[in-house]
Amino acid sequence: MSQTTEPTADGVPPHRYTPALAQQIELAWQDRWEAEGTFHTPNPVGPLSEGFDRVADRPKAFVMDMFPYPSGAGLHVGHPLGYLGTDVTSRFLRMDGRNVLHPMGYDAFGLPAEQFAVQTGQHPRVTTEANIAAISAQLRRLGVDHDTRRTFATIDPGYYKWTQWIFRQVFEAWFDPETDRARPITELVTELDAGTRQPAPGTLPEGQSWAELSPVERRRVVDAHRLAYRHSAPVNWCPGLGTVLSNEEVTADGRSERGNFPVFRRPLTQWMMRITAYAERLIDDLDRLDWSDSLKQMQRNWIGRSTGARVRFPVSGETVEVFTTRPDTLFGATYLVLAPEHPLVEALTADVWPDGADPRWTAGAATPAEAVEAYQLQASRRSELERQTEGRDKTGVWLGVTATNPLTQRQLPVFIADYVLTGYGTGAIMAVPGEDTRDWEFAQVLGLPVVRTVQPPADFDGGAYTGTGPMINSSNEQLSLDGLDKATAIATVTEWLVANGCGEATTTYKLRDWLFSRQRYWGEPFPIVYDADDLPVAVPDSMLPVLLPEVDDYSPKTFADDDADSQPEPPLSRATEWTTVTLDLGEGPQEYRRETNTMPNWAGSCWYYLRYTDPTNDQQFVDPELERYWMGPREPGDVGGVDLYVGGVEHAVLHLLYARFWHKVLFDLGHVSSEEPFRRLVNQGYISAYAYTDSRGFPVPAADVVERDGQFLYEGQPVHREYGKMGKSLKNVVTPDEMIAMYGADTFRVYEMSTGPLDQSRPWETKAVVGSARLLARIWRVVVDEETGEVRAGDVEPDDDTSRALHRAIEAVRDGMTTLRFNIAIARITELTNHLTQAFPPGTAVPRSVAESLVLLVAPLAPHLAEELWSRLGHAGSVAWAQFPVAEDRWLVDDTVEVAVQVNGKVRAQVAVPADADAATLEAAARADEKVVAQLEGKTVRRVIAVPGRLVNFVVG
RNA sequence: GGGCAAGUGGCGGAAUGGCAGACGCGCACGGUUCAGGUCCGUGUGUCCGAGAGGACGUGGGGGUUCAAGUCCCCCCUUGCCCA
Repeated sequence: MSQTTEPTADGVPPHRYTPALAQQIELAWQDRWEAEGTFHTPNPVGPLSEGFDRVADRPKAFVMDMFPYPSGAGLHVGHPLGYLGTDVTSRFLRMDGRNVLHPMGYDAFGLPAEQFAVQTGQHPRVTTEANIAAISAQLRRLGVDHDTRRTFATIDPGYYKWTQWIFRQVFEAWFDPETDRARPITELVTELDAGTRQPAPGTLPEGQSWAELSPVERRRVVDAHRLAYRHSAPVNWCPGLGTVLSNEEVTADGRSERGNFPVFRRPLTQWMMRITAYAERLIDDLDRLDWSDSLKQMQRNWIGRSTGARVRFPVSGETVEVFTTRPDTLFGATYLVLAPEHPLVEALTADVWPDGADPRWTAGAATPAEAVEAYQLQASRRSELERQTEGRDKTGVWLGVTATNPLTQRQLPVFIADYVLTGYGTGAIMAVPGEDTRDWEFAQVLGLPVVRTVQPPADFDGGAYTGTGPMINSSNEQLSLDGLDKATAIATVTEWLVANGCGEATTTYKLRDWLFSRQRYWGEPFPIVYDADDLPVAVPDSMLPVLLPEVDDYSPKTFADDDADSQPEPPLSRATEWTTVTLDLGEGPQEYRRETNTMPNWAGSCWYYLRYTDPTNDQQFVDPELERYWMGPREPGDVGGVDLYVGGVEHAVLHLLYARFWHKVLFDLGHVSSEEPFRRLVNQGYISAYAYTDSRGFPVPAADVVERDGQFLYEGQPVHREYGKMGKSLKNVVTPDEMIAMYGADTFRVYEMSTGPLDQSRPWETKAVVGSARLLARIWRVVVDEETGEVRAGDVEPDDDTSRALHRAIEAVRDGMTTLRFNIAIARITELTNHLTQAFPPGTAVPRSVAESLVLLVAPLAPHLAEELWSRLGHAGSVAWAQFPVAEDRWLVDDTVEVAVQVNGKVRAQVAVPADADAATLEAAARADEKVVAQLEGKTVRRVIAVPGRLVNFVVG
């Protein structure tokens, strides 16, 4: 924006694109963008609709990142990779004629700020807001095109008011299995009152009907139907953190994801969300999304659908229902196993051991009841994870009774064993030791019979055979599965079970309901109070937000890591002036007790994308018209959603599953028109870095390591090179600030985008950044004379070679931009630049049309440089709103092409032919080439393949 | 153990089944420069050959095809997810 005219002390031309000039240009344009509101995205209606006329005829594009947690450490060069990917995309789409929404916000509730607050006494809001300010300054300096009017943090009361409102919607809804969707809870009450619907199984008190219940009992029944409900069940209690955790927050070895403290299963009353009701839709709708296959697979695995059958076994007057994924092996079932906690255990247990009871089955107890009691106690001390661990010695005791196999009439002894879990399937299994490893191990320990029903290969000498093969030993008078394959056998036996009333096909899921309450301070308070009956009541919308109260002590009560019997005590429970409140909820002023748990960290990120579309609305969580405009389906059957969502793969199951669940609830209740939140999702790669350790194994500062003759040296001493995540502990952090100071933001942007496709991880290499700086300096030199500062663009027509180079570059750059392979876009821009540097040496005029196109091509990648050159080329408006070049077809094809001539697949010659030459012409031209003649001499040509525009291949014998 | 993804020069990486290694880094040589940790140019897969040229070459093995980095099967290695 300003011309440097200082003389040069060091031989550098006065108007060269140096880092100092880049800095100056970048800061000036960032100020101008802000002053002019260049990146303000107009909404069709409402307070942000100013300027919509300008974009009314454009298709919309909603592009966003997973918003960051504002950590105090700031950003290193790995963080902006995704942010720059969406920035280049949004700038490209704006230039290509879209109305682009590219916002950014902060996911600001969470543990680190709270833990810092506990240590320092500083309110978490203070540190969090300081961190937000620091990160936004870093983002601004990168030159990203966020509409900052739409920026918010999840801790803003104006935002979490609506997080609470959505919780209320979930609380005030139930899932109707008949229509497979959520409905308002009031409709359930109406149907129950009218007798047109029965309460869900297990929700009524034993032996009573809805009509007989008292009002309080009825409320308990209704509460048990809600999508957000309180439930006493074994949950993950983490004494070290003083809070409960969701399954998703517990690692495979039974510790907390944050802090790595031991986690115990304990029955506690907690808020749950009924995500399991949506398991089927969450799996099925993956097929309608533009996500990577691996990511979809992770979600499928997490939800864990397995299809199989429920089979009913009569046992001494009762019926035990088992779930199996292998009903085809029913002929091989030789015993049953119930989870030790199975509700029928007590009723089934025999009074005395039958005569001749196997001592291995009785655990030496005098009676079955004694054995069962001892075993149940032992099992309760084991974690669920421990119980599932393979290879552990199998244990169990007999109940003293037998069940009848409906196919064979064989009597099957019934056991309890801790390898069967209550939470999965029906909590009972039919054991098929011939085809199941765990059943085999159990059968070996207890001396139980094995019947093989799948033919193993001849050389199979193992125990359980879990592979495929034809069915054997599987027939009775009515039914034979022998010889069938697995799928046919499953279908056949399931049909028989249904016909004989012994079972039916069914589907189960591994997914559990979402544990939604935490005993923490720094989270959204629940919009819930408890009345005199100790039942939950939602705080009405008019009283939202329920503000987080000020407290003296932010810490939950924590306990010794291994104190499994400790009780949760949330920090808010100590804010006694806040916890008790008098409200008039329609029955006159009454005293209520507030919920003192807070929502989990994931709540705020479940719907933030919706708020970007209407960030200032204080009447609704989002204006339906704005949701339809930015998120709505494009055609009937389309799921809608954000057009491009970029973020780390670490959120593959947690955030992405929770957000999809909330979105579907909001869809069912009619609050949004889109069925899914994120239409297209891309996981950006990671940037890792080399780290160096000295002879003692300690990391040394990576920046000070030098390479000499393939050896790495630090202060003259050889060091060992390792490769890992960028971080303080490895002393290998590089920050964007350092890179910007060294080269400017544009160079940093181009370098990050040039090292590979967006979804690929790559190592950071500071010394390679200079390549991007050189490219931008060459582009500058094409437009600006380094010596005089004059613009080199002149009114000359480009020659044909230049036109072809330009239009090929345009075509390839567009392709790279739309497929997020910015590296190939940059490679083609480099080729074009190199061509122009050669074709138009300093002192000659560069065709204006070509120079301008080059600037437009690079504008999404290096926006400040492009703005400066665009303005020097005489344009008043921002290049961000200029039209992105469109390739002309006539320049994409050559008049003549070089075609490879192969003999038996090996390239032997090149011939030039007209681009539109047909196969015959190609062959004739190839045969006329002297090298080809020499190759074919004395040989029989058996076949000729000529592909127009590609090659000719002679197959000779 | 199961599932998914990926293995291409010294490095990051290109390549609708059709001339492997685009583009960049690094390196070598040359030029500019008082100087170079500047800039510009040329070269750079491996082996043989002075050269022209030739042979080999995309983790390993097999297959499909006129033609395979690309498609299929088996194996090895690495990464991620789930156990």
